[in-house]
Amino acid sequence: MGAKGENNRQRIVEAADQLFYTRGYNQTSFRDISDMTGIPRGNFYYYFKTKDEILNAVIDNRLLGVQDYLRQCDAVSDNPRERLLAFTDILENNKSNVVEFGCPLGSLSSELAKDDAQLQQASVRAFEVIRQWLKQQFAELGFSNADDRAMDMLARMQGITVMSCAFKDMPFLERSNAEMKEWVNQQTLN
Amino acid sequence: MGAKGENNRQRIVEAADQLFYTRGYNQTSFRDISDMTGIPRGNFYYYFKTKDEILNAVIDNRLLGVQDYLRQCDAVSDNPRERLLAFTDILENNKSNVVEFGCPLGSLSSELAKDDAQLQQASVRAFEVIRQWLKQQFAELGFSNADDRAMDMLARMQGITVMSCAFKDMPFLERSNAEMKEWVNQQTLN
DNA sequence: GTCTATAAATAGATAGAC
DNA sequence: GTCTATCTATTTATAGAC
Repeated sequence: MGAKGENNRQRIVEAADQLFYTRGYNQTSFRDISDMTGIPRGNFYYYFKTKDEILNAVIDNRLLGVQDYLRQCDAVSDNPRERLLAFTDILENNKSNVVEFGCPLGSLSSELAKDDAQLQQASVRAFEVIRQWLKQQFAELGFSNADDRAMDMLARMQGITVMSCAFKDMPFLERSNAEMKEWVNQQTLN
Repeated sequence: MGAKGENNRQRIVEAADQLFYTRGYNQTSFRDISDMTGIPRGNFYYYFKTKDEILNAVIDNRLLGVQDYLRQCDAVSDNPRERLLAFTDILENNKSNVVEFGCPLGSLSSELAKDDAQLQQASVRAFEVIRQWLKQQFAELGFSNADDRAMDMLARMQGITVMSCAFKDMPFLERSNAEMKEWVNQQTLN
């Protein structure tokens, strides 16, 4: 837990986070992480016993990022509908990366589904946090099926991501995201 | 093009097709394909110069499967709405594999997006065929924005797939697919 | 804590006998 | 067309000096 050590550890995690996103977990080697950080491969094993442990640290790092983003959305407004709209901005604000590499959470979950059930389960924790947050917003809007709405919204965003990435179609992403915002605005009890 | 050769070639392609789906392209080795087919690794290079060529053959094989499925949907009814409903059955009919491994086309495209732009583009050809077919159905329903509807439906199915696979949530897949069928039934010009 | 050297396993790919 | 043996490069991981 020394200061210097934590610094190097965090640099490894952040480089791995980016590489796992842009190249995929299985296609990222220790050499890649070493090249990006300048830290020799052998040193990695002082902080992580296995590559899986690096992945778990990356998953934790992404979870922190998600929680931070949700806090920013919470700070936007007292109105849950406004907070939901703020959340959807994540697609628009990252559209260039989304079209090129997909969703960091969705593509990792899809990759690990073919690899290791336990690692996939860990990677889905960030989705669970978002799902819980979305559910809270829909509940505040008065919906009794708030969890279903949360899943619907997550699925909608993942669908937009997968198809805009497959077809490299940014206009589709922009149109679909705008339509999703309309949908959010229509979420009202009659 | 000899009969025996084509037989072995097709066995390699079909084993690779299944392995690329359940383990991913990068995580499937020649040894895996050899173990599944009983054909020695060295023989692979008589039919395919590189692993990429096997992938291209798998992509072609999947495209044939898609075209065959769309022909079955065409045969269902003269009513384009009925044909669209028949198409959505693909999720329900494969729900066990979908929850475990995702969509063969979507997960491959997502994997190759991080690997090789050219291979990804090839893998998306099957999506393009489906998109064109869906567009045709919506056009017959009288929609001028038929291509947008086609993309919306593809995205919706991919979103259902990614999230039901992430959460291993078959009830969500079933509910979402039922709601998509309602949506299809509501696709009418006013 | 940091780094070099290297082990052990596996990958894709090749050469050549049959 | 089929198969065995092998090459070369790369991978995760370890040992041990500093």
